[in-house]
Amino acid sequence: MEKRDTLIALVDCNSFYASCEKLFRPDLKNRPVIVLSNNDSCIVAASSEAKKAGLKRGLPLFQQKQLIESCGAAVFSSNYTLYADISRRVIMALGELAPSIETYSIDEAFIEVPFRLGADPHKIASYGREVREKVTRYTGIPVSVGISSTKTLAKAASRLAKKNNKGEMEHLYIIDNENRIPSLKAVAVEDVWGIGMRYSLFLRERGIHTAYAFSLLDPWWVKKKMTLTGYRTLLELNGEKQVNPEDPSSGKKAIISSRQFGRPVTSLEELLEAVSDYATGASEKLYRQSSSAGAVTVVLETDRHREGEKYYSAGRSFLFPSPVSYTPDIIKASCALMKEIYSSGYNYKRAGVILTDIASTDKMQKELFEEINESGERKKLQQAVSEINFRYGRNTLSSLSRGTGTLKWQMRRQRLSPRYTTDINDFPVVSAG
DNA sequence: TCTGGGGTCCTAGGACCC
DNA sequence: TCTGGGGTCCTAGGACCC
Repeated sequence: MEKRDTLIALVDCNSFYASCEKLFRPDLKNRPVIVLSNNDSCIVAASSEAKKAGLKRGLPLFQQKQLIESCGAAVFSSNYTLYADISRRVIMALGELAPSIETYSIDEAFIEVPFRLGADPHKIASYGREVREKVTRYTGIPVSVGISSTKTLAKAASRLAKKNNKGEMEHLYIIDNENRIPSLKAVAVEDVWGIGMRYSLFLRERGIHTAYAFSLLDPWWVKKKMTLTGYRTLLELNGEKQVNPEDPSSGKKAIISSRQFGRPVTSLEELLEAVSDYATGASEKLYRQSSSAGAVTVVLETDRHREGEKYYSAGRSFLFPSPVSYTPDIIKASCALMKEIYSSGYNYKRAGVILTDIASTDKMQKELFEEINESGERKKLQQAVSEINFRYGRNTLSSLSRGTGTLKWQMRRQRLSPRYTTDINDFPVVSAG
């Protein structure tokens, strides 16, 4: 058996959100399907039929009304509860196929190709097919598989895999030493993982149009112009591993809760309601990962796309004397920050709460002179509220500062699909006989 | 009318210290 | 008149990802 380094496969769900919606709606099988961002404002996922019709990720909904109608696309608001559940099933299916998995995002995972396959291209290709077929069989979600020696090359391979839509190599692509150069010539520089819009414009201005041309640049020049990140990308394209696997035990370093409002908001009262709501959401996330936050930041901005109106954006942070996880503390600090950055006379479009300096609560230092009793009571209350909200739905119990009336600023989600898999009231009903 | 939300990493530059 | 330099820590902002 020929010796080789570990090979990495990137498994990428095709049009993930759209595929999830199709899963429970067989009538949509060959129809264009699109999924919208929060507030139903722009397209975040499009099925292959929708892409063919010209509907792309990132386009604002209001500009696509005609096209949507003419191609008969089904339109959904995003249903993250559903997608998160399907994602978990995909990861479980991969668990049976790979020695190690790194979940990269809701719809992608890097897996290690089993070492026993050696370097035999036929065996590796047949493993790729097995992964693709099993995931689809277990979950109903179609995936693409890209295999190579580094993560950046595996990403490039998966991009090429999406273009293969026939035969044995359907939705599968392997980059090895033999085909690396022609493969990278077929990948546009802006499609390289780690090279975004700014840098691809910069590179194209200098005559660099493909991943291959980029891979030939002087690494030190790239480091100077594109920071360490660009340098690592270059080395990865040349087959040198630079991007290390994440430590799976580490939790999030920041928790962000922010949203655009359903309509412009001007009053401080409504902003305080919104910020309390976001602070509650962020605190619950913090609680679920058993962590505490050392600081909270509140941000506020007007609509940057609105012509003829002055753009205003502000943010301010508060460092807690010692890390906190107690929701009311976080709400209180967030509201105080909002009062500081609020300026009247603007139409606000968005606000957010960001928790940072996050550390595991068990390892946390006890605050000096902390009153143990009070801390115990607080902990019990927090736990009870969190459990009730988990069981009976978000906001069953919540802080009064969130407001109890109709929350007029809340985002629009008018085309939400049912929670097929996570809410018993929404389970699909099957009749027999 | 109408352009998402949630993350990570890197760097420059200021503050502060000796 | 002369007006250091190196180290560390922190933060804001930029770039990227899905």
